[in-house]
Amino acid sequence: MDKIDATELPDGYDPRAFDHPSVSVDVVALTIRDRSLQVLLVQRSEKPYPSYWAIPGGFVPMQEDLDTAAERKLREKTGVGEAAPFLEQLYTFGKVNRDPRDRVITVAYYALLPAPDSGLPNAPSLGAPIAGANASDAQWFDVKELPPLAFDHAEILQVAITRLQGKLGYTSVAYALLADEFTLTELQTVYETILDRTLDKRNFRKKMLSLDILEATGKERRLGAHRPAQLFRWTKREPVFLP
Amino acid sequence: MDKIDATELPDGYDPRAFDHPSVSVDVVALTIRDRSLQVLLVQRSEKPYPSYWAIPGGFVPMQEDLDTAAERKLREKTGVGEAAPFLEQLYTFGKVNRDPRDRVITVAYYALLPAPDSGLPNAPSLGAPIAGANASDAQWFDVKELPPLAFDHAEILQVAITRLQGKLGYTSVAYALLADEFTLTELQTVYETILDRTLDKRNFRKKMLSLDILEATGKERRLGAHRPAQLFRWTKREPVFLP
DNA sequence: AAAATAGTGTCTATAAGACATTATGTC
DNA sequence: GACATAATGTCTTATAGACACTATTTT
Repeated sequence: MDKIDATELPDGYDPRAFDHPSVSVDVVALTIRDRSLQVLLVQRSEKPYPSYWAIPGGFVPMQEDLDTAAERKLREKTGVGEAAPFLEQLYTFGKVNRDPRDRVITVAYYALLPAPDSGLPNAPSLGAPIAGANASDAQWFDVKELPPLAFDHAEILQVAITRLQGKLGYTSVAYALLADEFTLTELQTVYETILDRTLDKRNFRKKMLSLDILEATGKERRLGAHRPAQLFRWTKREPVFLP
Repeated sequence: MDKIDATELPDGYDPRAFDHPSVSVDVVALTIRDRSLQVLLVQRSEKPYPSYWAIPGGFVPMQEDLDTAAERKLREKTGVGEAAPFLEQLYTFGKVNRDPRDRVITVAYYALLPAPDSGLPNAPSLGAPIAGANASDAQWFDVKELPPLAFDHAEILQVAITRLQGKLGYTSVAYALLADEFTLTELQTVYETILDRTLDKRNFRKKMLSLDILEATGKERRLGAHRPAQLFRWTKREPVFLP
């Protein structure tokens, strides 16, 4: 690119006239499986932090929007279907030395994915994680049993979890972690797993059903030697602010 | 900077090997004056958007943390004293064409400043806004009476206001918009101005005094031909989550 | 005493939380 | 009928909101 007239630039800087930081996006992909909150990590094959696990990410190309870059990364690493996943910007991490080699500012996103196929009817198909160029492996981890993470990725993950815990309280984000149809017990499990505490079943159901965000499908799920559960769906498949 | 070995870089990119975006910080500085929420804007003297008003900002130098860059910008533009101002990251705006010349990703922050000197005792001294290199003027504007803004700055400002409105509901951020000592009426004015609606005086006081975030100083403020008001201070000068 | 702002209490409605038993299906 | 999960209601306490008058100071 040609150097351009510095006087045309805001506040007297010519962004091409001197070195400036690189920008990456990192995507914290979360899902719930087996009553645990799981995060998708990739194992690094290169320095720095070789063999460490890391949140998947990559540099932002000149001609790609931030949001688009994050969504592309997410799709590259997960077999997430064509439906629009829940993907939201989290925070931008920009300490000078967060990458030991170079100045890299990373815009972190977090994604919520429905629980991968558990053999249940209605379970969404979430493909296996996909290792990439400089990642030798990709794998889901219980956030309570993490390996050491590269860079400041432990901090990024913690911010994502805290954000999710907060949002659960005043929005219907939980929709993104469930299949289209689900039982109230499954919904309660989502809340309990993320908040890391048990909830009273009667109060939970009373509350959820009073909010006009769920509707019964009329169908039920029969699984074992016990009473079948009603299946519900969301009235809106998008996050909604709750009263 | 020397080109470095691409294999040392995450996910196979060498950030120096190709053009990449510039990064700026923009700081939405807000204060309350005369029952209006005011934002600090600078008038551009250069293209693009010459003579348009804009949120103050600048490029992030290689050797400066994001937070530090934002705080420096804030101090450059305002006469904010040595005390730590409320300054928090807001959101990162990264659409490819948000700057017509070049790819600029901006990390937006918002700052809350105590009301500038109104002649009252205890009023903090907030110096006059300071125009900078490529800004011919700097001025506080009522957010309800804005001139056309450069770039996507109207959107950035709207995100800041929405964030502030939300935070007011579940934290004690209001502390940052008042002097050390203040009356309950002043505090109520902060809430009413930001939320853009009136609140019931009795309910407001009852709520605030029940939260254990305020303490009476014992002093009072006498201003006109009417009963003087008690002065309060915050028990903690930092944002606190409310029940 | 007029003017102006500070300061106060009750009642109602709604929401949150504690708590235990019955219902319905499979095997 | 044994087993396993689904489903349900009451009471208590805390919170939010509507609502109007008295208190204190200066001029």
